[in-house]
Amino acid sequence: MSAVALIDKDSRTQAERTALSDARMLDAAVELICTKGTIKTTLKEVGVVAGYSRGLASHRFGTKDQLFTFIVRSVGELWLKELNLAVKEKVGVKAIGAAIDAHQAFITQGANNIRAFYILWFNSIGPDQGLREVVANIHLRRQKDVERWIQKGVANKELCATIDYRGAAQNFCAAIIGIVYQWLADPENVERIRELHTILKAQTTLALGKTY
Amino acid sequence: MSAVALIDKDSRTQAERTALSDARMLDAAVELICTKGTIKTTLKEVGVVAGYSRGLASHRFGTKDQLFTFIVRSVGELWLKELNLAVKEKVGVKAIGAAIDAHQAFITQGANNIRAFYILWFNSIGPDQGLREVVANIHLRRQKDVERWIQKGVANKELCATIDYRGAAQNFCAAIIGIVYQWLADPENVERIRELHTILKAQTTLALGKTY
DNA sequence: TTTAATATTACTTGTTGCAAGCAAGTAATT
DNA sequence: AATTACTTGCTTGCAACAAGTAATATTAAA
Repeated sequence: MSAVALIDKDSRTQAERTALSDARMLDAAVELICTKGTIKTTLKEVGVVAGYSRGLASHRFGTKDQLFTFIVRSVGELWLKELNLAVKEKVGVKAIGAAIDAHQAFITQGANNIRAFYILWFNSIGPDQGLREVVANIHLRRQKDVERWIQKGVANKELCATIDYRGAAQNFCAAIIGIVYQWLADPENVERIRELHTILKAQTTLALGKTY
Repeated sequence: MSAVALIDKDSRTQAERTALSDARMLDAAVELICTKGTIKTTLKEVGVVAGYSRGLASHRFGTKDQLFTFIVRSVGELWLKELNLAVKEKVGVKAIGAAIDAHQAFITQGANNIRAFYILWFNSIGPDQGLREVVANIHLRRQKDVERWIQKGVANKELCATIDYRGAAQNFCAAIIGIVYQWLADPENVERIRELHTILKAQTTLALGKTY
């Protein structure tokens, strides 16, 4: 689970040193965000909890915002990859179905980094952070992915050509965000989350005019 | 628009004094949240921008979190009232349709306090704030409202009795949050927001098994 | 090849500035 | 005179940056 999985040894290359401290600080930050929230998470504590000095997180990432950006980037990339793996060559309704299943599995598995990822996601809303830009970007990539799946379904003659694929994708991504919100607001209720995913699948299937 | 709409006079009751400073600070806070974001909004500046000393906001609200709670409470109550006004005696699908229309109008009218309200809403996610509790409460009240509308529609024989009203309400509220997210992420695209509301209306109508 | 000197990169410690939060004060209303 | 509204002074703690120390890399002579 943890990104820190290097065997002990008494000398490392510089690259290994930074990779290790990066990973340790990422772990520490995720932990702190999940337990104390973004506001009470301090760069100082991230460094110390990771086993370094109070100043390292500050030195490495510059600002809190940039640390958060680093986390969202890391977890975000991971997630987009896993998603593509789940969807593979599927298109149209099947692609979306697979994506929904993957998303459900992803969030209900309860890993801290995913929780931290989405906490940061929601916290990024607002005019200040540079984080906002990164999240907006991931959000957009998601939408484009969904658009592509639908378009390919159309090319495949599987879906009707008159579909508003952009609108459908936007609606789908909005729905996902809504579900994630419900999950963060009440993480215990796994059954509800599963249901919301199921409903979304049914609705999307219906909207695309094909039973799955 | 602004909550500050009192005529000048050179003496006020204590109640008026606090009401005025509260209103002015609320305005200032909303302004600051919309322009600088929650992180860079300082209690100090809220007081100063409102025309008072650097310490007043701190003194009145105690902490930043409590100031934010105050804002969410104020705007939240306002919104729930407006919603009930829009829905009135309607039940079932008509109630939900009216609520969606009201929500669309509410957010697309572009008032700063609504924007700040939802920025705070999303920022409340995470383990730290006391704000979280307040938002969760409003979210729940929304859901209960929707549940009631559906239940009354059932009592009315307008809707089928087998409906999972709780699931439907949860799904509806999740969808609203998703739409709000899209709006905050890209506020310019009013047309998209309108569309998302329209789609949601169609989907909910469909899910409740009745054409509007 | 070893190894010693130098350069580069990783990390730590010292310092400044600023806001939160609280206490003790002053000014306004009752 | 007493209460309530607001201000000013002060402490603490973090962010952010600068200047330091410690680790790894590079090189060059033996």
